[in-house]
Amino acid sequence: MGAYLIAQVAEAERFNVVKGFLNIVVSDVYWIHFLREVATQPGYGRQPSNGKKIMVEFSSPNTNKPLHLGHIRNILLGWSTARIMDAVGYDVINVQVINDRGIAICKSMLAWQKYGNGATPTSTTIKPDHFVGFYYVQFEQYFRQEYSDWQQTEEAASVYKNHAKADETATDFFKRYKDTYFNSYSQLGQEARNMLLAWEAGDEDTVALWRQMNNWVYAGFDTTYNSLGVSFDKLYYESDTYLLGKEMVEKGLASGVFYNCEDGSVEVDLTDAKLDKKKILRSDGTSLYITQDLGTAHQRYVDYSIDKMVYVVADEQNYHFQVLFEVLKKLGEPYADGLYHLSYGMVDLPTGKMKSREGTVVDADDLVAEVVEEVRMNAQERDTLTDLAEEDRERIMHQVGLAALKYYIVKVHPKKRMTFNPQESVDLQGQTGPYIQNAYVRIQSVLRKWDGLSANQAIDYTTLVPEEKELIQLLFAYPDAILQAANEYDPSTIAQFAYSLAKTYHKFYHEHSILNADSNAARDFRLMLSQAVADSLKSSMDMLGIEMPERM
RNA sequence: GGUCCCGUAGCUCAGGGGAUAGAGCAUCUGACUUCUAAUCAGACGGUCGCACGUUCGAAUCGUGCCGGGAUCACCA
Repeated sequence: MGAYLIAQVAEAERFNVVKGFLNIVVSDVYWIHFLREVATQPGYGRQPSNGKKIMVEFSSPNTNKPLHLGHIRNILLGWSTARIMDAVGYDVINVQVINDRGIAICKSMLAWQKYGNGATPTSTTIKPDHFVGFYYVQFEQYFRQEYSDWQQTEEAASVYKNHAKADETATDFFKRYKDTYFNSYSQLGQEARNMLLAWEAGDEDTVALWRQMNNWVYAGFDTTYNSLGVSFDKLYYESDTYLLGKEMVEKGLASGVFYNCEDGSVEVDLTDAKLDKKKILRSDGTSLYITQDLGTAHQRYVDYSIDKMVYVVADEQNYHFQVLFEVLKKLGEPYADGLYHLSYGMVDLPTGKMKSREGTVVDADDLVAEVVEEVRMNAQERDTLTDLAEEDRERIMHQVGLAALKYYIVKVHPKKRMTFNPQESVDLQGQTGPYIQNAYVRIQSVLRKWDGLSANQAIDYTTLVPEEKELIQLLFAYPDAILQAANEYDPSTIAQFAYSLAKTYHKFYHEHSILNADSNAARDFRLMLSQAVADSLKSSMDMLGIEMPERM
């Protein structure tokens, strides 16, 4: 076979047989030709439009507190999945669901009303989403105080006596009993629930307060999204969608997919799909989480006639999405086969789980500030940016800092639970975002220094050094890497690719001179190669939502 | 208990039927009068959780265990 291929195929140069493997060596001429094609092709690696629409839902925060590290993983996965889908030809619509209603925001509202004394983000110069989050924490603190006071009362003593398990300590019991206390005895709980009822009844003052608090939060979110470089095409508000889904229930009942229970609730039987029975509507006729999601899915199809939809949601909701997708399939929704739950693992800290109640949550804005600060300190030890204007320097430090943070998170396979080590996240060396940026910056620096004629003699270059060949082979593999990332909904594939390309370039750069190459042919060829590598580095990092500075 | 995800070097992670299992960090050694050293080269580091099976061939596929996590509401 080897001999035949060498004789018949021009690109096959020679072969060898090792341990039962037939290796065909492809000629340098083939790779050089290939590079020339790549170099002259704008948007190399991307696929042409496939005429299909895909919606990507990500972030989807609650409006009672600022974004945190968990949201950052979600946002980065969502954004880069959207960019990847765009690269393989989809028309992409980015959306988020704003969970702007419910008991949580009422807690913030109530605390602000009771303890705020009319303070505003402006009067306190606190970032508005943090301002609202502060009152959420305030609520929890006052509630905890109220609860611990209550535990000293005779009422509490009798509750403990009647409801505690055998040999359960008072401490353990009251820890477990907290939610019941909130709903049954708590004064603050009562007030918060009254507020929710008033909101649902459309009470003017309550709605006005609600709108005020939410607008503060949105202003804060905008700042954070902006600094992360992400944006959305459409926002769905839960306050608009939480009553949706009734039509879907009607449809399901009419088609026999759903059935009524004796108490008036509606159910679906998914045991044939290895799932369980699931309530779709309460006995009082009101909606559930799943009802809402059914309605929202349908609404999105009405809005955009999408072919596919990706939900970027943490893996704790795997079961919910299995159920949701199965129900949509049974209902015969036209997009039902294009649904995907991009399920990702939780982010842990080296000290353990993040828990908002215990105050171990890493705030998104703090994180961005810290990583940029790390870059600033690092930059002070160099003098590469000193000749730049303040504004440009700041922009670059922000780009480098965010590259470190984003790459650190997105390089990990989504399904894996990950440990976020704050020290490692600000690393600027090794397998990091800045390392990849640095390869790009080196290329830009060379290209800037090259003031020769554009007409090049690269065509006379005929024999590749190993690093050149390796770079071209990586470029060759790039389109497949993108397709794989899209098929598997896995941005980490792109992150790994970009690192390989940067690493190989750094090695090439170190071993071989470009502008002082042995011949004009080699010089021009390497300039062309460098440009092609820079283009692919930039476009792959763009798919991860990471910007490339021209200098650093 | 049922279902799903994860387990690879001290740590963080790639690789998901094919050759001698790879990176980074950490530790140690070298390389800047030379296109930016946020770089490069080298050393050290492995029972791919365990067992059985499928296969010419298993980190990779199957089954069963072990360990970690999630989930099984008329909450969201």
